[in-house]
Amino acid sequence: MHLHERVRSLTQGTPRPGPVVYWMGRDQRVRDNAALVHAQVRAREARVPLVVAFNLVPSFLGATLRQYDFMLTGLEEVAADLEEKNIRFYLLRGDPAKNIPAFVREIGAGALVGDFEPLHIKQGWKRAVTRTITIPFDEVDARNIVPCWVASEKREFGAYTIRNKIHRNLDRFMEALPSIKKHPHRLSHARHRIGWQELREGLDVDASVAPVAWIKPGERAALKRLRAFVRYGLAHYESDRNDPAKDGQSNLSPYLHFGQLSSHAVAREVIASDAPKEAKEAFIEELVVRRELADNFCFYNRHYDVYRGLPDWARTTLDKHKRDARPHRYSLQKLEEAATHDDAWNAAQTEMVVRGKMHGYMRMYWAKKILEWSPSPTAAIRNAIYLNDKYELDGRDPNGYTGIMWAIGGVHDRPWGERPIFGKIRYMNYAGLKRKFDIGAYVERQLKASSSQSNIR
DNA sequence: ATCGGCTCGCGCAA
DNA sequence: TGCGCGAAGCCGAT
Repeated sequence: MHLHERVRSLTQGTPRPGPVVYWMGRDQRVRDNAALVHAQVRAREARVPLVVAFNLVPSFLGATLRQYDFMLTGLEEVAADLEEKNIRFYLLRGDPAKNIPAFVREIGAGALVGDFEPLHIKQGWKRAVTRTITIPFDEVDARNIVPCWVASEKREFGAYTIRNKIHRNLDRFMEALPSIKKHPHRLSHARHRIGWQELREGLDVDASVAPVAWIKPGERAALKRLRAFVRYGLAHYESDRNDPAKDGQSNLSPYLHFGQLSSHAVAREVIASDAPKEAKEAFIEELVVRRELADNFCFYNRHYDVYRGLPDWARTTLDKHKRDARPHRYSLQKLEEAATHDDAWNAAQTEMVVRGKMHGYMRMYWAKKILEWSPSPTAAIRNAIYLNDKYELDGRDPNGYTGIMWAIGGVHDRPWGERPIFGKIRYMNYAGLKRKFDIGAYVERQLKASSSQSNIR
């Protein structure tokens, strides 16, 4: 068991006798949650109650009702499951930098545990909390199979530089986590009632981006989809995943993003399945190497979502081409309306707006075209992130930032033949889509989906 | 259909 | 120090 390697101390503090508080962040689940396990271990050792607190912020990096609804429905399930384990769940609202220290004081907490998140806004919250509290505060990497700081101590250049570092640690960290046990010590405070429905209805967020009906939020729904994918989809994953005209992807990313599903659970099911070895390897590569590389990029590069964060060679070449003529130029509004001359691009944009999830291959094409049609790479990155974060269920994720930075800025990629606008950034064009896929079928499907209301709840 | 070139930085072997 | 190689690319030559 290597739980201690997943934990790093944000502040040693002075332990007190009170309950252990797990401040739940991006790992919104009860099963396979190393942060929750660590918190319970601490609480059992100290013979004190265990409490989970989630801090809901009134707005978060442009999140819309679609994403808030998905998250809150999942949290409602978490709260009920924790209750059965004798673990109290609190929902706080407002600024976590104020709320968490106040909450810790109010219930007389003895120690604080958080889950690891590389996004700067969340690291900022944790820094502020660390400065205010006096009790110990541990951070646990509950998302990555190989903890981010164990896999590598620096920003990796590409997948090939991190792959070995992950694989040589993989078996060790694949060991199953203990399950959460019924907690022996009960909190004496009065029960905290949460009006989930009122909460959802009272949110002051952009409600024009509606929840979607094709995917059900929550830990149980996530496990169900995982098992269906492993049974029916995994065998064809390698051959079908990159074809936008096929339904070859796992569709697990919304669950993984909100931590309703753990990489551990997914990897375990995939490894145990009898799918062909190649399919399993291809999937594990995506699930583990690529996702954990994205966390590495964001954790070790504070400019993970802006032009400055691109590699030197990429900025040099993009700078050289920044005054190149742009034969097609679209405003953010035209992009958002899917009103370009390119029907495949419009279909991808529509898929994202209607469904909350664009096909993975099209995400690359989509972002590269935004570079081609924008006044500058800076604007391209900004607008791609804006759209991604507004509509995708898995917006605001290290994967999303890294993917956009890969497509527009050559992150984790290599230089390719020089051409206008792109410079040496890898280029993609419509002819490639036509050559490789039945792109007409993809366009057709998105048109149909957008004209029906079946995807809107 | 398939192959090599495009071109930079990193890891690793030597 | 040199060599091999890299997320999905394109393009032209065969």
